[in-house]
Amino acid sequence: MTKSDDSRGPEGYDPLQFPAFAVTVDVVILTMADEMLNMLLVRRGEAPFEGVWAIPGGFKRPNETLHEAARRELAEETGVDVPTLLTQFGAYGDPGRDPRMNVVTVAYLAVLREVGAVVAGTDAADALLVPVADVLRGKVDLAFDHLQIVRDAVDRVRVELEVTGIATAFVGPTFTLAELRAVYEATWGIELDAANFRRSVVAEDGWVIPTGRRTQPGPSGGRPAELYRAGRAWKNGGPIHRVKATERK
Amino acid sequence: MTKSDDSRGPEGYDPLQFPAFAVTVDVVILTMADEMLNMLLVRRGEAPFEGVWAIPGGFKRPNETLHEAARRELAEETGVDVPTLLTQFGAYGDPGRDPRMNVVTVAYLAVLREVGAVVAGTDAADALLVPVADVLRGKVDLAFDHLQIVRDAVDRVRVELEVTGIATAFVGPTFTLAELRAVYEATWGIELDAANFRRSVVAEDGWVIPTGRRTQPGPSGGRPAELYRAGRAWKNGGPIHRVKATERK
DNA sequence: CGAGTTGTTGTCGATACGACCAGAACCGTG
DNA sequence: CACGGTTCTGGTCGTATCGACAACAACTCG
Repeated sequence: MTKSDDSRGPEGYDPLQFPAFAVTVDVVILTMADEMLNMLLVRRGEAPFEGVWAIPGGFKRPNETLHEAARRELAEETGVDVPTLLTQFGAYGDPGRDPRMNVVTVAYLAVLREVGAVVAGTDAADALLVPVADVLRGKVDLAFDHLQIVRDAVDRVRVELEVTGIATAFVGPTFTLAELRAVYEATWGIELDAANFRRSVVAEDGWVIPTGRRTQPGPSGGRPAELYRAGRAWKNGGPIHRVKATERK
Repeated sequence: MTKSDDSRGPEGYDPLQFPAFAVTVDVVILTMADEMLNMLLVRRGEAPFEGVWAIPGGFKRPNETLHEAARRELAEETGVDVPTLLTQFGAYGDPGRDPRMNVVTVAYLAVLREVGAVVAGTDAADALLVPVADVLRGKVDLAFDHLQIVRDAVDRVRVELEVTGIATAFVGPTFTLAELRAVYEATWGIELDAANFRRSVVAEDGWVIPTGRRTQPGPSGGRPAELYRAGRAWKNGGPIHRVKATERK
């Protein structure tokens, strides 16, 4: 708001005769699958862009907050009502981004542990779990300016991964360090030394908490890994920091 | 937008009968003054919150982008039309945040080199350059939810300072390393060793470029400092990184 | 010309971190 | 049961970084 008196806008502008906008909330839903960063898309059922893939979203209602609207849209789309993470990361309001009317959308980033069941429950033709890399590479056409929104979301999650405790949001309530490491590797597109990763993570007191239990090894054998659960979120940045481009030999 | 067909909202909802919102753009204008982080406030000239200090802002127009709206508001308020930095950092849409109507505001962060002249040009009663710390401490009452917006802006600038090349946006086109260091010290509320700071900054090739010229020392004497100008913005984060809480002895 | 002030260079020690190797714990199969 | 394959965990080592601090340089003012 904040209409200061010397910025009244067009001549004779009456603050109560404001230009009307539709406000929507779009949610980029990320999850790990096949060791890759994946995202959820839905097929639009109506014009414009009917039949085109898009990010889930919808109109904000007057009596709910933006965050509540995002949570509602997420729940309607996936059935998940307590996401492990839901962060606002941008607003988009270019004129003409929606051919019908003036729409400003507020974009949220959601991180889920599991969406497989969700997608299975929906009509397969209307929901799609696709690697983020494919979307960025343009293998899937998206409605509106959603490609830009996805790009911004990925940028955001990469930073968030370094600055906050977002990594544990991707894995289950109990997890191995290899799973956690895979989150970093997939998101940043790098490889991390398993031994060094372990040291960095367990060194930070309370970042991960050993449960004492261990996994049963996979079909290919190997030493069973210890199971951890997430500790309290980290204070000044996560324990793992990105490195420029140390190509392993 | 992105109205997916299974998230239609209220019963019998017609997508074209969307709930109408006013969309505004608010700009948190930051600058350095007296070795402190300062911000610009304006006094509201009309209800609600008439006479209360607030962040500059105003309605978005249908045919401009959000960024253009922010730039326009900034120019109307300060006369500066090419800010050294203007970044969107949040959207606020809680119901009731504006008692009159449903308003969603998109908040921008602007960094300027100089606002002294700007404030002097305005009616002193209507514009105020105040230390950010005072605002956060509650010494100035702000309209709407602007205190929260300011808090978020400060959080953002602190992160931005570490991740991007934002520091040079605070100083003039040519500056001494002491001035640049003061930006970090004021924003993070810490002290940095001048010698180490210099090394870190000049080590990064192209981060600052020596002009060969030097300042004339202040009234208290001292060796004159070299003058630098900003190089290209940095790729993977600025050269200076925050440290937990190393209280100097 | 000294005292005071500020900017620049030098050095040193601690720490963090990446690379790499060795061992431990499990699998399958012969 | 031995053995190779696989995965996880712990150890070592060298380097790069960075903070602390001392020394020196360049200037003003009295």
